[in-house]
Amino acid sequence: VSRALNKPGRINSDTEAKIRAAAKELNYRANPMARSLPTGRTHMVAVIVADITNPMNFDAIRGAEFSAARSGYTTVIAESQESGRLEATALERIMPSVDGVILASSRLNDDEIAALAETKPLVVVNRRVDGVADVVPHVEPGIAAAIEHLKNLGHEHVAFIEGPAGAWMSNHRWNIILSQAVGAGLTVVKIGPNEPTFEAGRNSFDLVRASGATAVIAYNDLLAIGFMKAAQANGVSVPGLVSVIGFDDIFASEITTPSLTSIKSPLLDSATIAVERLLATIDGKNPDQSVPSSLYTTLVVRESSGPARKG
Amino acid sequence: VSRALNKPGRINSDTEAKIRAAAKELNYRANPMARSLPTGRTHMVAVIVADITNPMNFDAIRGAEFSAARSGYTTVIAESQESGRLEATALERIMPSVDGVILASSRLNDDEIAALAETKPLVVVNRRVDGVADVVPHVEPGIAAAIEHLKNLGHEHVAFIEGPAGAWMSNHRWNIILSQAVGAGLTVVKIGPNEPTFEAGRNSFDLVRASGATAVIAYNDLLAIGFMKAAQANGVSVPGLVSVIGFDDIFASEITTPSLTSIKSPLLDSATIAVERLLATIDGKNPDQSVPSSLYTTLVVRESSGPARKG
DNA sequence: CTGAAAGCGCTTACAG
DNA sequence: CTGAAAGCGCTTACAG
Repeated sequence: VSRALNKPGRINSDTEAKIRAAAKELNYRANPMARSLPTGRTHMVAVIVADITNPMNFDAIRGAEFSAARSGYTTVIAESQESGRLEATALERIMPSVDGVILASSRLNDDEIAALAETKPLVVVNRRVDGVADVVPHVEPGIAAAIEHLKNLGHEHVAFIEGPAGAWMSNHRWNIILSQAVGAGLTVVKIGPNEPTFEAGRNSFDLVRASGATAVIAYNDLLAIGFMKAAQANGVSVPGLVSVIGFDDIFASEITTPSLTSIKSPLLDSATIAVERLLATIDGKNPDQSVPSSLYTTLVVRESSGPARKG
Repeated sequence: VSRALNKPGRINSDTEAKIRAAAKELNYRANPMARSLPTGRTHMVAVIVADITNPMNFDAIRGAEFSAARSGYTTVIAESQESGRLEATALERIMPSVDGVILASSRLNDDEIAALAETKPLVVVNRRVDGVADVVPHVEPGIAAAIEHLKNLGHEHVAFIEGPAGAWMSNHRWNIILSQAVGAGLTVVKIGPNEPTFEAGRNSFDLVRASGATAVIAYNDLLAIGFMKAAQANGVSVPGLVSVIGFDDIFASEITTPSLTSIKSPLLDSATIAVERLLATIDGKNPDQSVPSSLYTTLVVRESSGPARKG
């Protein structure tokens, strides 16, 4: 029976047909738990994010879930609540139940991640860890466009509101902004670290103002929006006195006033590809490790960026 | 060994201690799949939402996840993408792996839900289905406050932008708005059905304007914000010409301009309680079915509601 | 092609 | 209190 249902063609087709008919009539469903005992496969993958409610993570969750479901895998999502300890606890609980894990926004350090990757197939998204599979979109194009945009608007001094101390992607973005801004003849400073939240963006206002920057790029849109709201609350008009650019292009960026210029990152595709590679690894294949050229950032210009105030 | 680890005190304590020490040293973890075969328990619960990325569902997901984790259960989240068919497919796949399910925002009809509930422990949140356990907060207090608020501001005609056709909660809110508005001497009309989205809110603008209402209450905040943005785009000032009130008090409501007045619903607590009841049912208990008095809605007044335009 | 059997890693009566 | 055994529902070599 097992052969009939699982290896179509491997047995007499009459027999197979009869078995299938009976199975259908009885509405038979294989018990996934029983199945996983002899095979060692659970057909589940874990997706770890720092915060389920942070729009930054939506597309990662969606892409992973979609991609997994398409292959018959079910996704379990765990949240680290921005805490490495909670993340470890959650992982401890979930690891034995899954065939592999996607780290979409992890608070673990590189060593912990590398150790985890020894245990089970694992791929990190938006981060690079030595010896661990990753999917990281090309961030240069979007940043280049943003820097050029600001330069064309007459800006000379820009501030980067960075993300959490441990966030690889925040550093990555900063490094590229730094080299491109300098290359374009702009001055640039980094302000932070900050939690990747609206509140933290608001709190960054004073330091950003103190820096004298006329344009800010934030590690993510929530930080950018928080900063923008603080600016408005302090009578500093956006983009009149300061231009603001975020990262990720979350939904909220469209509905703020002014709407937010943002560097959009292909999180959905990144997560989709990450899961595909994860499943390939689980199946014992050796997936391509290069970054698809389709994965690149783009600048979405809206109302929060404008000409630098003269003089 | 099994007894030593799982039924503390049931065996000689020396033996138990030795076994525990050895287990710790070997870093032993029971295989959850193997465990579930003889017991029939998977220690997983499913949470079904229509849309993971709709802020409406955040607190439901969080509350459920938190509550489940506290009891050692892992949560698997499935998304129906606003489609009953996809929801059925997802459920089909996940049902055999979980001990119970929370329906946080389901697109299934009552009969389908009742049938599902025959299969496994199930509790619905924010909806009432005959014969099925539910958790529905008291929606009257928040609506009463909203109606009074509008009446005090001089409004006489209000429109309700309703949610999806099948959404029990949308009807529930409408029924209460209807009776309370009429009770307060206001006229009230219902406009819809609409998807529970920003876009749908925007699209509702023409019909709402046609109705002549000077105040609108929307089924959720996204609809309210969409309507507000369409109003502004059409030169209709909020709250100058029309007041807008949403439901749920999502994060985005604070950052729009003007910020959105909203009727806050205790989704986090509702989901927490739902999971507690679900787990009790799984454990063969008969949980309390009454609605805790702590579960009630409240009005959060912000900038989108103001005096009715005179004359 | 197709039976019959062993085994996956646990739990839980059942004896002793 | 504690061995030894059966059984949970599958899959997969192994014979025939």
